[in-house]
Amino acid sequence: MASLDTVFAALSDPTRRAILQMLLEDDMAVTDVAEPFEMSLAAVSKHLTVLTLAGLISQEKRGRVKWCKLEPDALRDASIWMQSFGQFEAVNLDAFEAFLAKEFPIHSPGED
Amino acid sequence: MASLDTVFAALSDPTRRAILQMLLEDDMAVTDVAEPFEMSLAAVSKHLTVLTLAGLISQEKRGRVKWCKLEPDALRDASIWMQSFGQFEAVNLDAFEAFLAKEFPIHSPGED
DNA sequence: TTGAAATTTAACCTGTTGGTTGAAAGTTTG
DNA sequence: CAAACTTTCAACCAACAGGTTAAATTTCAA
Repeated sequence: MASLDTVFAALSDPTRRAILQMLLEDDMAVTDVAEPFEMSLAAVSKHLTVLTLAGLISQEKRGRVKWCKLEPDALRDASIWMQSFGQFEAVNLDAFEAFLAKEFPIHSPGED
Repeated sequence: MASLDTVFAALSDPTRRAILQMLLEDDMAVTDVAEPFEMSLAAVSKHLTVLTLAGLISQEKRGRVKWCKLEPDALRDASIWMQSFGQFEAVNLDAFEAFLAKEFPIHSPGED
């Protein structure tokens, strides 16, 4: 499983995000992925490697063509990490306060 | 407004993600942010600059102490971008802000 | 079989990142 | 004032990122 490090790093480049958007529509060959970009095929090939290592796409070679396919599951970890900012801590702190209130009623938060 | 590039790049480093997690609990001075990390204060200071440029935190100097504060709004664009892939929910910022207001009412940094 | 197509590899260049150390700057405190 | 504290700045370094071009590899097609 790719790390959060590699997923976020892969997402930090605009070319790679554009590639992911393109792959939302359909699987594509490397040459077709590269077509709209003003950079060499080799550069796009490198971007595709980065996306693959991050688990955001997969590549399957059929004949001389390598098909690129979106793997949106890899976004889940990153998304969950962001979600945890809003919700995980709230749950934990609420549970902790409830625990304190139950175990130490006199010193429970909000009573002093 | 910080770009998606800078937000994702800022999130791609584990030290910086850990710092954001720490700031969930409370605003902190630079020295205190640096304390758990096995690197120089200058290195942590640089990480805080990266987070600030990404808009993920803000820094306010009071006296000789610079207080670091989480700015979760910056996650919104990144979250929306991910949401465009259709399968993930955006961070619930309203819930997050309500949580912060409840957990840290009119909190003055450095009071403890 | 010859050649063209699809893609990667290799070598290279330049700019950035993440770390270091030591000095500097601004702020409090004795 | 002088010393201590908090933070950044400056210079430096190794490693990496993102791009290039040219050559190599594999596969298809005439």
